[in-house]
Amino acid sequence: MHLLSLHLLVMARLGGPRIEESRLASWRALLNAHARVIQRVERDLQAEGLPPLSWYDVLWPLYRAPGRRLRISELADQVVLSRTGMVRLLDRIEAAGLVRREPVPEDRRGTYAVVTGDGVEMLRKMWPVYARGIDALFLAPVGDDVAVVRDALERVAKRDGSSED
Amino acid sequence: MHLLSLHLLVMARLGGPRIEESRLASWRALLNAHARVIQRVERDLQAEGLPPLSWYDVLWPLYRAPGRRLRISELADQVVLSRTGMVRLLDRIEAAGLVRREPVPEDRRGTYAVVTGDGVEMLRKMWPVYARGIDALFLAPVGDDVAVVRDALERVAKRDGSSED
DNA sequence: GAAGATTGACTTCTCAATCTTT
DNA sequence: AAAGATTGAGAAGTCAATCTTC
Repeated sequence: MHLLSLHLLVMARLGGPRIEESRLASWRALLNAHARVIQRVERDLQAEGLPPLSWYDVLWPLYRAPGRRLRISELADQVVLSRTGMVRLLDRIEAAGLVRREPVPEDRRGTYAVVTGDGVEMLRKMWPVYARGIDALFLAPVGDDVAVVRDALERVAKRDGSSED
Repeated sequence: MHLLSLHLLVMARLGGPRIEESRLASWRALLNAHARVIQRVERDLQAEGLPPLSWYDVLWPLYRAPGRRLRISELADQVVLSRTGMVRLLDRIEAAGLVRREPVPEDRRGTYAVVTGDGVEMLRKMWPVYARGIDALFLAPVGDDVAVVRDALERVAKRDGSSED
């Protein structure tokens, strides 16, 4: 599954900081919803002999980028993965012929990852599976609340967090 | 990080099934929100010399269960982890003295995982860190939409999914 | 034979150390 | 010295095979 990621869960008070039960339930729901959809999509991809979502997560930003290329560090920042992890992930995707590495002319320390034609082809095969999952497993049950959910979760995602601690 | 888990991401149309951009954005927001909060909480736990969230995910259900114990399979079902993965996770938690294994009297194939006193103590140390993260990183930005978000995501989490495919 | 738990082999991610270029 | 990429060693997860009990 996904690192995913990776856990459902339950949680507690135990005398520490109190969080009202119904508010805690919303966090639990997010964990469960995430786990369920990801797990299911991964299974569907595997069932069709396609690569895991992590490959999609790499190929798609490359496809969108100018010149169909991004530097390895840029890529690692977009996907939630350490620089080291990205190097290894690219090793595998490159071995499959979906990406190739090219030197960066202006900075000889850097390396571009570039999607190949086969990589774009793979995106075309993976997207329908992914889209079906998003639609049936997530968007359908959310229904008319989609706008509220989007706005709320975008506030969470964009939270700086530097004010805390 | 967490198991996955684990990825942010972006996504595409590429000529396949169309998903309206603003609806797709809600899925993207969920991925980003999940990744951000989990990543941050894991970092906070590590900074305080505490174990990862996966340990919490094991200790808490055990604490709540009658007799402070659950069978290994039951545990694996609650947490998103294969049975094998749970065996290995328990090996580590048991080595740290937070859990012990006991045979199941009625079924000699089975094994209980039981939280120890040290395990409960660890829960007490971990919860404040976790709670702070949930509150500041998730509940605060969600604000008054918490009820709508909870209901929507619970529908996603509870989705059977057997109708699809 | 099937279920529960475990082990072995393999995959994937992370941290620390290394090499090259700035 | 710092930044970008890579490599080695170790941590943690999965699948397939095994062992015991039902």
